[in-house]
Amino acid sequence: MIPGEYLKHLKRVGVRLTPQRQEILQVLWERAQAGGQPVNAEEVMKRVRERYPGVSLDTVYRTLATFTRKGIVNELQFKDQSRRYELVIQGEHHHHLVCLRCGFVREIAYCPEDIIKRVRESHTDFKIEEHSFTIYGYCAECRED
Amino acid sequence: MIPGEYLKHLKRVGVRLTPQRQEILQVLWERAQAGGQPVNAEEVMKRVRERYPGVSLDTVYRTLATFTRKGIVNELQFKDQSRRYELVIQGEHHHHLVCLRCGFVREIAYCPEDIIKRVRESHTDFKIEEHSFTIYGYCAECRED
DNA sequence: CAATAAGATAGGAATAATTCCTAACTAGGA
DNA sequence: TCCTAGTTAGGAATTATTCCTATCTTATTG
Repeated sequence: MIPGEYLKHLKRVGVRLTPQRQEILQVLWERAQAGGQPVNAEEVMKRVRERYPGVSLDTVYRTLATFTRKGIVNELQFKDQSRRYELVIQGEHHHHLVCLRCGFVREIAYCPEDIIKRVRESHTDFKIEEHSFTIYGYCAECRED
Repeated sequence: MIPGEYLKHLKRVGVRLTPQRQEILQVLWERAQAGGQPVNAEEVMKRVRERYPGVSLDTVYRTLATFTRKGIVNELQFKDQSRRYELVIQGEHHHHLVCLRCGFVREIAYCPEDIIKRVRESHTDFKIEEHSFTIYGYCAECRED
């Protein structure tokens, strides 16, 4: 079951709780529980359709965008051109290690906060909103050597 | 004129110097001189066609990919979905500050090398190849307040 | 300096990812 | 229960990139 905190939050920020949205949230939550591998819209749609066969890809994209704006989902953009999404775990923050061959993602606990702080101080005319830090390479299964 | 170092390098690594490639390189070079704002393939094609009207978009993409593989071009992927490219300046390394509204890019001299080092040491099974670090926000012209 | 083979090109078709459009539906407040 | 602003399905449209293939060219070799 989806933790009520997410539903409560969505309610609070004025997002209607349709069955589609709840199921998408459920899928993201299960993903997070199962290791946190980010998902793309296509995969979310497949999972959601297991229970709501009619759900359209457009709805998935719209919902993921809404969730991202409301701060409960992170939209990730790696070099492979497709967007992936992950549920935001309350107050948690991390970055990613991505395999260039198989696309597998691992989380990195570190964040270059010091640099962001320095940039904020040196570029006062720029209003920083977010940042992304990703390390690419080859995982144990994909590296050749 | 394109600095010979690039041509020499391409020659050395076995890349044929066709007129198209030289013109694409020229366009990237002029861009770097004019402030270093990264370009997408479409823009490169437009510039190249001013002198070589027949050049196809496919050639531009292929050439940019080749240059990237050979290390003289950086392929950037921001949140706006389109790839942008910039000429690599000998031994120089930087990251980016990107406006979420107008897309304007500024360079950041700092790099989270310490974190990369730590990740390299803690994830020895992962072979690190590259990394990207981007800060998003609103530039002076696009911020509201 | 000409022959030639490996590699490159143009142009258009194909693919992939995402967004738009619109008529029909529904959550949730009154 | 009613009503309306917000949401949805489904398919069309758009955008970015890659593929295909017949033709051409670079750069090596004789």
